[in-house]
Amino acid sequence: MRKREGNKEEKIIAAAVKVFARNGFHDAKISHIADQAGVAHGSVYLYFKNKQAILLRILKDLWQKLAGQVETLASQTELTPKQKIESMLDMVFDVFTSNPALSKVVISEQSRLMDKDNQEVFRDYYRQFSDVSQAIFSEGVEQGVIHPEMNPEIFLQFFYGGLRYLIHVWASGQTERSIDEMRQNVKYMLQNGIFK
Amino acid sequence: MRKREGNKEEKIIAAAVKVFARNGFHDAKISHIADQAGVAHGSVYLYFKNKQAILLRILKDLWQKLAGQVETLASQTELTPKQKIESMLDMVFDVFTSNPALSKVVISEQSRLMDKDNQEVFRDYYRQFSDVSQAIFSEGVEQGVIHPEMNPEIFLQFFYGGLRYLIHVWASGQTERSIDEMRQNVKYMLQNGIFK
Amino acid sequence: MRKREGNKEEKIIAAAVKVFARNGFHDAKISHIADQAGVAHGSVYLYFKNKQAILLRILKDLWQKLAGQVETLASQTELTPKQKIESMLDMVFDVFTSNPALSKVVISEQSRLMDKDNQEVFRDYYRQFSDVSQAIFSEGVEQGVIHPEMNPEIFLQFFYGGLRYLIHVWASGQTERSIDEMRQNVKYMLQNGIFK
Amino acid sequence: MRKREGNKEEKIIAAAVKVFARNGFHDAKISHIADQAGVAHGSVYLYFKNKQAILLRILKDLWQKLAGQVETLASQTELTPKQKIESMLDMVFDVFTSNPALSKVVISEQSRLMDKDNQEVFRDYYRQFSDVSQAIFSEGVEQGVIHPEMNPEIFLQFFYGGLRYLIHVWASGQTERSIDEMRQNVKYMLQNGIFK
DNA sequence: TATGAATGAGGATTCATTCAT
DNA sequence: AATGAATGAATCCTCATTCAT
Repeated sequence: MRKREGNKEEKIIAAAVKVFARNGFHDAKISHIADQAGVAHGSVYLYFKNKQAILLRILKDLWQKLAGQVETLASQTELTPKQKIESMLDMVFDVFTSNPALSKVVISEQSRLMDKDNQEVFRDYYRQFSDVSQAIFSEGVEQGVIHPEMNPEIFLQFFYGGLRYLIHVWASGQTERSIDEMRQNVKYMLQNGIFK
Repeated sequence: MRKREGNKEEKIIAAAVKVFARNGFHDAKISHIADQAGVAHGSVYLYFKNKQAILLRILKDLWQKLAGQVETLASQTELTPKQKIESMLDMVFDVFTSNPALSKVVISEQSRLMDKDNQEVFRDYYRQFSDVSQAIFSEGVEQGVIHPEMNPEIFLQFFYGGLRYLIHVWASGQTERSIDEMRQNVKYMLQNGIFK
Repeated sequence: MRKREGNKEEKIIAAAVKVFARNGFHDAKISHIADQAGVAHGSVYLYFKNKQAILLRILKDLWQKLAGQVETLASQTELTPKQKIESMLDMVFDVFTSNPALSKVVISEQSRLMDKDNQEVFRDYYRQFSDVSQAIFSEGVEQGVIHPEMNPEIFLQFFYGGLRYLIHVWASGQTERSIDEMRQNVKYMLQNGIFK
Repeated sequence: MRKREGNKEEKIIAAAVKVFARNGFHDAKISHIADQAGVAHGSVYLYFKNKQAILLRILKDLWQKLAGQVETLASQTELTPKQKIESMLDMVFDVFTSNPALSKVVISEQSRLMDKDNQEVFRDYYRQFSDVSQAIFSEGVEQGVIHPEMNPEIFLQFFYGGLRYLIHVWASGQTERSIDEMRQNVKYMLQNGIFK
């Protein structure tokens, strides 16, 4: 038999991230993804049931990774809540900025999928990520280092939505600001608010 | 594509917002929009060049309105920068929460369009909205009421991204939090940061 | 609006009979059917859900017609059972020989459909045709003009299978025999058997 | 496409009969046939040129066998024509009822192939079977034991078509009648016709 | 001989858009 | 202005067949 040549699956995923980022899910053609991955388009279907399965897999991999990282972070007893939150911010920045195309896919495609189908696996990981993040925040409230007026759920969604958008703007080349400036500004704001 | 007294045109726009919000742009069928609007599907093309033109129009109307409102706000010399910023927040909240379907369309569809085509009119209004918002912020920095460490562009994108996401989560029924809680929390955070 | 031009539905059905007869259902391309019918291939889907629906419709029309005819025949009280059976034979001959392509479709495609899907409407008409035919036969047995050793169900299936095949051979041009010879021979055999 | 000791080849043929009978030729997947046969799907192509070659081979084997049997029968000088015809009937019944799946394949797939391609080997055997059968019949006519009004070709096609269909109905489980009842009824009809 | 990964031709179907009325 | 019948471009996906091992 023919040997499995390297990691076609990974190649297809990487290609799909690029093509989804460039054209959006619906305008991404399987044939483009296959070309980009250097495989025949029929081969895509050896690894994925259909086009949507590729997108779902991309999101699953992402949130599984982030859920794992935030879980690890949460269990670091030597860190203060504040340190944890700042690390969380760094973590999200790092993951998305290390793969700008991926961040574009997430912001452009995830919200529709969240609405549509409650069954998808990536939601579980996304949920896990959210829950653990909130737990970190709640810990901070309990220990009296975070203003108790802030609701953890609201804060995290705001925070996550803001980050996502910032990174998306950066990944799309719509700004002159650097990632580091963004990172510093967000941290500063968390510390001080914006008003003197 | 002829114009008329505008009644049908408005119906089509309103119908499209609903259908785009429910199914996403690509899965929205012209026939569904026409049904929802109570017109023949051929009639849609009397008012709009094609399907994308409807979406573009929806976004243009939105940003034109918001740009106008923020412009008015900016010129209110009797308000302090802080009051202006809080009013801006209220303004965005009010517009989106008064039409949840519209907010879902914006978050799900706008980012792809921003990438694709620099020619579209809605971008100009969006840009105007951004510029004026930043000007308000800069004014605050100049008058010494906002920490000068904060970059206006970054702040506004973060702020706007966070708001958008918060409202989208609310519009999709993914949270128990109320809009008012969200509004209070965001204002509180702008004032104090999150850390004591 | 554009007026419905004539009877596209009938044109498509007639075209499909030809193409199914020539190539078989699976090798029949929708585009060929559409060409043959003189319509755009997309138009086929205005009238039929999918390719199989066309085949099902063809069979339904056929058996509905035959069921109606045999029903009428059965109720003709002035005819003897023998006359009815001979008329039934003529009826089947006439229907199939008036549309040879149709008879090829029936023999080539119906058996697979009978296996596959019990829900299809054409089966009901086929069943009705069978039941009424058997009733005519049973009447003959009761009145003592048909040998009681013959089981109505078996006879009719044999008889119908034989006819079908004869007509198919004729429709495919595989024989020199004429339809009339066939008709005479079958009638003769029903009367006398084959052995002296 | 190499040959070997024939074990796998037979397995593939047997598997194909089952799968063709269950799904029909076009819906039968090579991979299902290979699974059913317990070989890798690539191996099928060591024994057969392509999917159609398997079907052709099945039909060839069948008609070769039946042609051989009817040839043997024809040469039995100690039998009367009537005995020969009844034996022929038994022969056909026995072959098909010993392999119901095969009989389904024949009735569902053969007619299309007969139309399509005159080159195929199975046709030669089928033709031989028909010719010899007709010869037996003609012998009966010559010897004055069969009504001379009956045309041998027509009779045999009718007869064969009727048998085929009867067996198919039985093989598909569409009747309560037993094979033996069918056999008796057909013999009775050949002897007496149906009318008193 | 045997395997099963890889290929890519091929076609059913959808639906935005057009256009005759 | 309005309608909806008609069109046909466009693409996902299947699966028979090939071929490297």
